Amino acid sequence: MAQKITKREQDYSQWYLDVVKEAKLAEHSPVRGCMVIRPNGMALWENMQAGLDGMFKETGHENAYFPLFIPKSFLSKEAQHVEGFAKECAVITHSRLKAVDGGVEVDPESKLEEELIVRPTSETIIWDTYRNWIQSFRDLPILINQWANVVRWEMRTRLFLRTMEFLWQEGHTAHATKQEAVDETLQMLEVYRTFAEDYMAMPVITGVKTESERFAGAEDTYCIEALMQDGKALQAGTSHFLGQNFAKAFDVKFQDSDGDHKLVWATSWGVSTRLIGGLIMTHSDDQGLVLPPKLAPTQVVIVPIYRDDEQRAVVLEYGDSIYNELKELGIRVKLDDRDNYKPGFKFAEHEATGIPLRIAVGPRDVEKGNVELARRDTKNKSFESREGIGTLVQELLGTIQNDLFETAKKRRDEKTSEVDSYEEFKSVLEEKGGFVYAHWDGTAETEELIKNETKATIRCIPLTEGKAGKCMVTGNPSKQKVLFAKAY
RNA sequence: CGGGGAGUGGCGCAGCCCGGUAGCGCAUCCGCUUUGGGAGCGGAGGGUCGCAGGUUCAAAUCCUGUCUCCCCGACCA
Repeated sequence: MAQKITKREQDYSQWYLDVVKEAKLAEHSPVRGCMVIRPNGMALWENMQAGLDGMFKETGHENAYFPLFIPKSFLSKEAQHVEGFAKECAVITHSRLKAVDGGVEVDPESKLEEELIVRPTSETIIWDTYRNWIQSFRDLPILINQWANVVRWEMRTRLFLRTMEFLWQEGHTAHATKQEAVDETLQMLEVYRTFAEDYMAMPVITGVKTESERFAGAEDTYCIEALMQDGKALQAGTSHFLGQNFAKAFDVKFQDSDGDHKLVWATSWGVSTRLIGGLIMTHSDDQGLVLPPKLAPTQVVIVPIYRDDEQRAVVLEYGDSIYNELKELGIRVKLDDRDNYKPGFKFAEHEATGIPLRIAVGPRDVEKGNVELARRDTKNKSFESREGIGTLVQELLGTIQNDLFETAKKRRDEKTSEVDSYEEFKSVLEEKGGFVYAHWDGTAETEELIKNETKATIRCIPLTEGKAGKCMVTGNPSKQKVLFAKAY
């Protein structure tokens, strides 16, 4: 049997690329650092979008769309923000080409008076717009989300995890009070946690970023951090309390019920196609992609097995009846009736693409009134009665969803350590990797030192209360242990 | 952006050192036999050798430039 996917233990990076390729999720494009998202990958993203979008709507948000281009001057209005993004912006300087013997070149006559920036994020153009929308406290809050593409000029890219152009959603809200904005920030963090755990079956730690890891322009950046199978952390989503920074920069004020003019409080929050990278590295194995049923574009595939046309007809009819029964129940099911591939090939292919459940039916099953059920996650096979298969499949999809989460959580917990000394910290990182909780004195200097010496960064200061102690490096007081890891 | 590796039919590779006009496996198409874990045999189609210059009677092969991808670092979601 041809093994097309590199083993994880052999080369984790190559394994990741092989899974993306064999699952037909995405491929490299002719443009450096940009990917082509293939139908399988897009269908997965669409399911993720649907789940998140529903949760945004439930929490009172509406979708809108703002331009891809941002006038250069907008970006320079918030000092921290500019500094954070200046180095990775694509700049549009000209508006047209002209034909020259067989080719084209930039028409120097078309130079723009003010350059346009391809959005790396949309705070600036959105806040410039909000200024016009907000006069009174009655206009608040504004709770808007947009689904969009953004561009960040990255030097080193990896499919889904870091690409120059990526798809994401960015929520931008405006509030009358600080408390309301803080509540919103935390509410959306909780939405992300729920989505990661309930839909993606990916356990996450919620926390606050340190100053050095904070979003440019934010007062506080909250995040969800997941741990991948290779022991490296992945920042999977962020929710920012922006204070009044953008309100000040874009002069967004409202008249409150007390008659005073006040600056608006802001939040922004986002998750991107990077989540797909996280999903892959959380569940997948050496056979390929493993998907949680809630997000899998196809949840069940039926593979017919037969020898001749006569058997084919019988088996297909049988398979078709199962297909209809599952479809009636709202299960995303496919009947793989392709005649040019053998069952073994189909099995391997459906495993590589991560379909959670496979039903194989052959003449023997038709005769006995059976089906063969195979789970993608455990590779467990069993024979089940055709009777009541719909309910069984429905239950099993739920079981798989739960088991994936439990397995991932167990793996995460096994790779999570707690240390008291810097020596211990270094040896744990070296030998085991993963998440490491340790005391830190709260200074950027110590954080920097640890990063330089061990390559581990503070992923977050967990929201759960911890005990006070002494910094493992300096011995200075520490309020609680913080979460360290090497990160993607 | 620094270091290393690589670009040759759709995919994976050989050929390059030592220039002589491109080959293998898989995939594709046709036919027959097959079908409970990546089928077999026979036949067929498909390549400006990443791109641009240069050297030469002659370049996949030698020289220069350039683009892209992969791995490792620095930076970041």
